[in-house]
Amino acid sequence: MKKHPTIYDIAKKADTSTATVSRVLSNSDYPVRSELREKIKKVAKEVNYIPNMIGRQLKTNNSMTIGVIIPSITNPFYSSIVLGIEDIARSRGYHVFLCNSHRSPQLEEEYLKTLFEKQVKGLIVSSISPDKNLLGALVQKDLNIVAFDQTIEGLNSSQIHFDYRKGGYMATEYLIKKGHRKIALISSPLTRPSRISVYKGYLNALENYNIEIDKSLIQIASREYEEFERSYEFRNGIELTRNLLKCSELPTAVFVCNDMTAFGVMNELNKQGINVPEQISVMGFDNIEFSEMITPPLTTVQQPDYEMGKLACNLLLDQLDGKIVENVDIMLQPRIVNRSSVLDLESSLLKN
Amino acid sequence: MKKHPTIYDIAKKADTSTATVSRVLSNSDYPVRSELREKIKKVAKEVNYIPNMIGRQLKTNNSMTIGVIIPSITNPFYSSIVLGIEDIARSRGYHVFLCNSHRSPQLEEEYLKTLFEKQVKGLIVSSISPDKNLLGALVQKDLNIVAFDQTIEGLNSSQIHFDYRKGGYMATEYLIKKGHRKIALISSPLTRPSRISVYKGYLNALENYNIEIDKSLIQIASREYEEFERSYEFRNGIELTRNLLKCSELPTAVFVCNDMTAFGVMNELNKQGINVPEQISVMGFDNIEFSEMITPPLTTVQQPDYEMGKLACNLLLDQLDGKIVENVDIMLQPRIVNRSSVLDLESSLLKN
DNA sequence: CACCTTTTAGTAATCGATTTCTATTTTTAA
DNA sequence: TTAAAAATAGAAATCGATTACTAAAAGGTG
Repeated sequence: MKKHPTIYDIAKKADTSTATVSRVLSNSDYPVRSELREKIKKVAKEVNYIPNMIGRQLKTNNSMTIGVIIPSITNPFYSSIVLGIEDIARSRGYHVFLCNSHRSPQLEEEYLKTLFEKQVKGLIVSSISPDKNLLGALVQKDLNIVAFDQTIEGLNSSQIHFDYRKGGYMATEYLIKKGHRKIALISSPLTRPSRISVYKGYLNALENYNIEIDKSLIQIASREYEEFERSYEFRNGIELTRNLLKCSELPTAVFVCNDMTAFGVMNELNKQGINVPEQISVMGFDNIEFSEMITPPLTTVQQPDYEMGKLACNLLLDQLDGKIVENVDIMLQPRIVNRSSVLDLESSLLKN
Repeated sequence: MKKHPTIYDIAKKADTSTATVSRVLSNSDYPVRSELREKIKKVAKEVNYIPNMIGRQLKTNNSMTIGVIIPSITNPFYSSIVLGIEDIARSRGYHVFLCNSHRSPQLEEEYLKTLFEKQVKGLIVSSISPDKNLLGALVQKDLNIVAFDQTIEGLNSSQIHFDYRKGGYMATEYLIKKGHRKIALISSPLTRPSRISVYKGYLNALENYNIEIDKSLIQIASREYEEFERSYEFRNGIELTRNLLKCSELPTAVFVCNDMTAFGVMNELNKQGINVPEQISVMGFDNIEFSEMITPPLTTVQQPDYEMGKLACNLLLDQLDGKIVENVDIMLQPRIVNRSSVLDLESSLLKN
């Protein structure tokens, strides 16, 4: 275990005090004779000095560090968000502790606790825990929190919402306007507010256009996500599609609650020899990076993941820097991304 | 700015000293009367004490933190690795600083410096910088480093290699054994040792099976990756496929240097009405999570990303914990993942 | 020139823990 | 019964920085 030079070593070598060394090396505007200033810098460079931020942190009580808690970094939606967060954090001098909760409330709580111990100044969280007490307690303790992805009722923090209901509505309306009437829904379990909202949007749109709701066309996963399970959404899509195809009358379109699941749907349809979009149209939700890469490229609802990450981080750091005092609630709007997985029944009818 | 209770507050309340409080609360095996021990614990719970790790770190010089530097977390190969790293780190009590270098040597250097300032105990790095001096200097300064993905010549650290040459060889050989003779290669620029190795593997296999090398079938990107650019590989695949298709005679198979690029290749082939694998077979490299999700599912070479992350982290922490003293070099072996994007010319010939 | 202000730099306290000493008290062994 | 060993706990030093305070020197003003 080697010992690194400290400001004490530099002070000794430059024949001055630690106070002055600190002033010079931490770019304080406290006046120091330029001659001495240069001498200290020279010595610092000579001994290859690298400041120990732990020492500084203890005194200044500013770790310049934030924590990010997400379900899993391998989900491209979250990895884009994390990239956005990290890009902003770096540009503003902050570092990021990354935490994958694997959708486990226990893990999430453990992380919350250790992040707090490590003196993070702020938190960006996609919370899964039904128990908001811990998160609330942290807010009490003067920890700035920005919640995203999942709305947390009654939490005194800034939140970034996405209009999931509207997204679900727009997606369904889009299919309706393309002439579809038999529109199936494939969804992950309705265990989260966001998913329930998407589902509601689907129902609202059907109602609004006077289309009868056919329960046999609605496939919602019952199997819960297992911690540490990978490719859950994809397999879900496959499974639910199989179920759906068992119903006698095929739908002309399927609205899938997220793109990863939509990949599973398309995979299974393809396996069963059903063409997308000729026989069944597929509409996704999220617009992850891969959605444009598959064949056919997926028509979907855009959730601005990378931008959301940047927004969340800027918001948090603005609060930390005191630029914003009040909590902020931001509602992001969905946008349809038009690609090739949805067939326009109207125009294809005209051709015939 | 609220002030949190410290061991000093607890000592006062429990009518004892900070030394004893510290002994009790940090689970030291220093003997403390069980009566007093309980009293301290009770008081700590009462005031809702949460230890300040910065204070501990300063004294013990152990941050229980490691840094991870990768090009970009949105690349599924790296996100899987990071997940593996983080899962192990957490289970062993460590936290992870995540850093996206965006393949910028400047950013990488900046991160290296700030991570060191933040007193990380170890580093897991996929280095991009051609200048190994800084990394080397950090090794000098008693920082444990595990390098992966990119071999770093002459760096005194543990390294996790992947046998890229063999992977390239196996992929090409696989295509040859399926009866292919006109095998194209599509690759990102040969600016990294790993890519050069894959390329060599391709050439070696052709030579070994006495197949003449046709330069018109070899498409290597000239355009460099731009920092912060997204979906680079995908677009590269599209572009290079267009170039390839300009050569008069179509190949029967394409070997693509990574799966993301292969997605671009398949996308462009599809757009041009060329069926995969009936008209052209596509072989990938990496086996990212999405490779099984596209149509047709991609036959590819497995790089064990998640396992690699776990391995790298366990290796690093074993070194930090003193379980391993010597540097370790691990060479991971490629494995062919057989899916549906490659046609067996032999057996399909038999059918005709 | 005397007084006040500004500049400059060092001393020492401080942040919140851990840990080395030192000093009791209790237990064990002879 | 007494000396040595073990158990117990507090005082104070320490980790590496920052910063409040103090103080000397330099500069300005009437």
